[in-house]
Amino acid sequence: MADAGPSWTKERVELLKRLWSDGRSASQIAAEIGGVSRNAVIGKVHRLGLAGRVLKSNGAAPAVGRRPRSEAESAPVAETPSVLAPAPPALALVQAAPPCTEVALPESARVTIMELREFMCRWPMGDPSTPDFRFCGDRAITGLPYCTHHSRIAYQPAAERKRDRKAVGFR
DNA sequence: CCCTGATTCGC
DNA sequence: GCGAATCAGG
Repeated sequence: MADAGPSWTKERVELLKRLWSDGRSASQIAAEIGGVSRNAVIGKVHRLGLAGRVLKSNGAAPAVGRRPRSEAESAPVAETPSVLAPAPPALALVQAAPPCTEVALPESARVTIMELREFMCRWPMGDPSTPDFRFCGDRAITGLPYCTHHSRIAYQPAAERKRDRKAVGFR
């Protein structure tokens, strides 16, 4: 009479309810309960009618998560290219790059778009149309797309920007 | 890339 | 009822 597996027993469901209402994420709950995946937790939460809890500031989607499984529902809607465009005020100037040596990049950090992470500086370096185009990749300020150095350049006051425009080098 | 929850559907 | 696969968004 071996148990067929730790299904959703009373205890597990109660623990699930407690952790979920406590604000724990599905993956955390799954790891804590053990034996279940995060999808299992979410699925159970929905079946229990606990979904749509009050969230504060997590990365959860509000209520738009449905996906058309049948082709009858899927419409030939043009997909958004989901382009990540830093488009800093300096991007236009990058194309009109000054005659500085292109290899004058700081060896501190240069990353490709795939290597870019959320905490990395998105300051463009080099020609975007060139394969050797990189981003700064240095430690970005939390909540900002740039590191401290490039944040100063990007968020200069208009007056100051005008004054130091030619002094700005794109390294 | 990481992460989050939402939904569908075969089992 | 269950949950992997998938989808949608941050």
